[in-house]
Amino acid sequence: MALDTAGRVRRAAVKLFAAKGFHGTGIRELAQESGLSTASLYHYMGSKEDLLADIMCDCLRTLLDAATAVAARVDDPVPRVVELVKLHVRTHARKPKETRIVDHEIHALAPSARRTVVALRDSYESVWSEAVAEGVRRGAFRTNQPGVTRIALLEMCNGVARWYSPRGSLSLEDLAEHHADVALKALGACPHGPAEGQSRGE
Amino acid sequence: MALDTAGRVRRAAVKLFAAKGFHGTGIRELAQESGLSTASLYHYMGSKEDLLADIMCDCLRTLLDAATAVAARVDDPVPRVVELVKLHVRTHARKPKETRIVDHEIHALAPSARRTVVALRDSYESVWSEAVAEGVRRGAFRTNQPGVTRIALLEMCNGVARWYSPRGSLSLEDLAEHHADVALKALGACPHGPAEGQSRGE
Amino acid sequence: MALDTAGRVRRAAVKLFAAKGFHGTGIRELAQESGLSTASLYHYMGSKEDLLADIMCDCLRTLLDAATAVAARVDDPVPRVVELVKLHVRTHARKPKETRIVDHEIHALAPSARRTVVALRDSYESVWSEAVAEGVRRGAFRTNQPGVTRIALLEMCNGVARWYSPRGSLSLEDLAEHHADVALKALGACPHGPAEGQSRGE
Amino acid sequence: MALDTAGRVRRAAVKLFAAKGFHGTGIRELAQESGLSTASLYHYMGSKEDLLADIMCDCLRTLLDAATAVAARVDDPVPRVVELVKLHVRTHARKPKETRIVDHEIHALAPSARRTVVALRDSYESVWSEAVAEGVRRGAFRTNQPGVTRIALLEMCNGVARWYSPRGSLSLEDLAEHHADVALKALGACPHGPAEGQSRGE
DNA sequence: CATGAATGAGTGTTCATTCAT
DNA sequence: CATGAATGAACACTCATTCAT
Repeated sequence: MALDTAGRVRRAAVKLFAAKGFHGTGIRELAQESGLSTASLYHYMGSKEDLLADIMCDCLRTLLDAATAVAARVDDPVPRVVELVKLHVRTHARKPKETRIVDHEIHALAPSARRTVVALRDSYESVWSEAVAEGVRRGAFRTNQPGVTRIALLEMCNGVARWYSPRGSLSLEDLAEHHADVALKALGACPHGPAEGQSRGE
Repeated sequence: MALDTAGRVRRAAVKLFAAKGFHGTGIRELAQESGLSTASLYHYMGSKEDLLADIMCDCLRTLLDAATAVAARVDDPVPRVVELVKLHVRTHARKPKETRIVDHEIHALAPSARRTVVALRDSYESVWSEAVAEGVRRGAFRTNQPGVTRIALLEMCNGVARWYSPRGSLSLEDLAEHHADVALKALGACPHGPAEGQSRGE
Repeated sequence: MALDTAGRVRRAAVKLFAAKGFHGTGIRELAQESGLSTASLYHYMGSKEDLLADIMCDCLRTLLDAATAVAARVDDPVPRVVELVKLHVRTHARKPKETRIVDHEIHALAPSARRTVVALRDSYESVWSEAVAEGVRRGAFRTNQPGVTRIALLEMCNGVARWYSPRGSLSLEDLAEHHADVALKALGACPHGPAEGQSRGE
Repeated sequence: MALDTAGRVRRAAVKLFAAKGFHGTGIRELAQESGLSTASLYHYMGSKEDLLADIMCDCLRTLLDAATAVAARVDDPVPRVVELVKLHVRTHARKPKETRIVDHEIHALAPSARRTVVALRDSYESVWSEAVAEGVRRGAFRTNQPGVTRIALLEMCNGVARWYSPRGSLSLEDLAEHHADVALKALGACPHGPAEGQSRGE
């Protein structure tokens, strides 16, 4: 049925855009991978660029929604950051192609679509910023460069999409925990029992 | 003179490949940015792809040579990793366009050129691996996932090329030190006075 | 009901073919202007070209029938030409889109449809030729180039469809009379009291 | 040489646009008729539409220049109109394809190019208007609808491009004179000895 | 050195039309 | 009746590259 075909187009685009880049992917390849003619492709997408924008927005919106839910559910900054890191890592490990597209193909968007995508990304990152800032405020984190640390950690976690393979020996959960661990260290928190011990120290 | 013109071509390519991607850059743009005709362009490059491969190889070879020199000069794993991280961060901050090209455009190379570039990158990363392994061997680092940590740190430092601006308030040296700090924390070493001090602490 | 829809399609086609030309009008535009899907369009027309041919034939047949009636009703060549000119001008002023299509889009028809349309147009023009020839025969007109004059007058009157607007200050009837006037002058007849004076002269 | 090739492209475009319309002509046909590949075509034109605009502007500018020269040279309105009509008719008889393109393809231009072409056409027509108005002012013409007459005459003369063939029995000079004759009659002037005789009649 | 001219192959997209539902 | 889905062919145009001058 229709949804199925639309899904096939989407999956083909995700696969090819991630593998060869947006500009490196022709619509004839896209059509072949989808099992359609190039003309039929245009029943399921506005334009090649619309397709790209859709993929990026969907991916970012899902991530943003999940992060917002985490921030609403977890008050304590330390477990909140832990959850945010794990969410980010899991998403990048499970959807490496989508997330790589988000990270690598923003330059391929025309200004208006780019603004939308960047706004979504900024919203998402502000959930991180807020968590870090709250941790600093409550004395749970000790870092004199919270902004730099936040962006450095984000880049580290983005990298997961570029190298992690579920076929390797490392389980996804171990991967997520490892990154959460590094994040807490980078932010100057003790991994298991942080806020308490640190607030005492001050 | 000739060298000058060749340099202009190289600089134009670096600028455009970084900004719009290899496939997103046409040779007409390249020619315009270089101030040449498209035909003249071909006096200074083999093909568009050769130009890309040259840029990537030069960048990686410079980095590899510097890293090799660091490894030869610094024996102690802790300062060696510190130096490697700083080198990596400085290079990515000073040459963000070249390093972004290295990180993002490997898929645009044909298999044979890709093999060369990947080999260079692997050589470079093995300098890191060796430093981390040596630190673990000597008890300077405590991490049960040295490989994961290494690649996570590399991704974090690569990210510098994507966001750092020398026009911001953060100095390049502070940036480098901050990342070195995080690296040592992630590897389970105390930043300034590492192996010894930490083993005593337990 | 069906007739209504068919009418909407016809009106849409007339509007668009006149405004943008046959080849400049896509069936998607046609469908949108008709308020139908492109597929539904094909219930009300054979093909895009059939639709064009229908429009042209209907317009020409109406004109031919009216002209034939005029010729049958009015014997005297001078008032006959006057009536023919007025008919032509009125038709082009009232149906500027249809008549412009007839005048401009013959090249878009395939040979067989073109033959039909050209035959209709020739039949119509022969009513004019006959009236002019009769006037010359009876001494009502003085022109040594009756054929050229006839075609020049036709072109002049066709032009009405290209510039006349009922929203202007000139009434349709004044317009028709003005053109009839010019026609009689061009044919060498006195506008009001021609045949008599001239027949006396011979 | 280059000019030759550019000329071949121009001539091919004129031929095809006149015969099949702008939208009815593909660039592949254009290339074939020019004896070039479609890619080479783009060395000699900006875009298909630019080519159209160039053709129209060149044609109109030539006509405008000639008409301006006539107006400057001939003061008396009667011979001035005669010369203008003859110029118009000769141009339309000798360059029927170019003039038909000017008359039929304005709708194919994008707004900005259309404005340019329409401005040229208006300039040209204002030379006619001025001549007619001057004749009316000096009492050389008697018409209570000078504007309508002017446009009707223009349309009549435009028509020449649609039907006149130099292979017919009518010479170009006779054709021009015939139309000038009709024009004077339509404007209410005596063909050979106008202003004087008529002013006496009043 | 430098470039105007040239091109085969390819770009993303739209065309008019059909047909199963 | 009406239409969503589908398509082969064509659309205008650009690609990276070559070569004679």
